[in-house]
Amino acid sequence: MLSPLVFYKALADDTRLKCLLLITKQQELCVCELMTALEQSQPKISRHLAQLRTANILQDRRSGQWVFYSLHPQLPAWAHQVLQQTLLANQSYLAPCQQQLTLVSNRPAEQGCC
Amino acid sequence: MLSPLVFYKALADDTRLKCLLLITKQQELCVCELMTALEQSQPKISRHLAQLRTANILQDRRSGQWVFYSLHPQLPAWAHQVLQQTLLANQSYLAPCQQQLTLVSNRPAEQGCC
DNA sequence: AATGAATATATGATAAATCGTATATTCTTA
DNA sequence: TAAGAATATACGATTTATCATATATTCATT
Repeated sequence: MLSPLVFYKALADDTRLKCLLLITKQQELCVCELMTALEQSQPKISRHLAQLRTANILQDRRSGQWVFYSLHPQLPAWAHQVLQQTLLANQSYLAPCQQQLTLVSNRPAEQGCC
Repeated sequence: MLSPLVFYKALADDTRLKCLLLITKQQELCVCELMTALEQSQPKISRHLAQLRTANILQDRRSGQWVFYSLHPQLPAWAHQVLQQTLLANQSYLAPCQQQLTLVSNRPAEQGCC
């Protein structure tokens, strides 16, 4: 069970919020895609994703050398709606990341993205 | 204009989140009501309310010795919906505060609550 | 004008979160 | 099995957030 406080603490960081919103929009993203989208170092992205995984907000799926992250299937409906609404109402916040994402990688990238 | 990051940082604290949800539910509350509802010290409540006011999430209205806080009229619709949904889906998180609120003060308290 | 009640702010101390760097792990390919 | 690519974690340092306490402000009442 996800407490609202834990959930909002997870959203209260620029890196985590952008990762979450990007994943909400794209369904699934791997670590290297998030690195290029946010223009952040690998350990930084990975550390924040680990936090979100530990909180059961994200799930991960390994496919070869890559690890893909998506919203956890048991994420409460209210939390999912919060993410959706935040995404729709704050396009400009995410726009630069979206742009970076389309520029560098050829998504969707089931086999080989980076 | 309220950025999602600033908004979620504001929600990422137990005291502020409870104050915000209580105010969302009750429309308007004064400082002393929030003190008794959360069982927290006056400076602590006041400090957190000041943060929310500075971020334009809450507005304040003085009435005699009391200061009443309510959601800021220019709070974006998406933020308002986030609060509403969080409130509805997390009743048990707020229940103890609600209980304290009904116990001690005789609300609604336009003239004299504490 | 003096007192008390409600609220706000300032200050230094403490706790929590984040970061960069270095290193470990896991998988693929040769 | 050696090497490289993608990802994860450990560690110390730094920044940021929170807190308790003390004090200031504002208003009502006498």
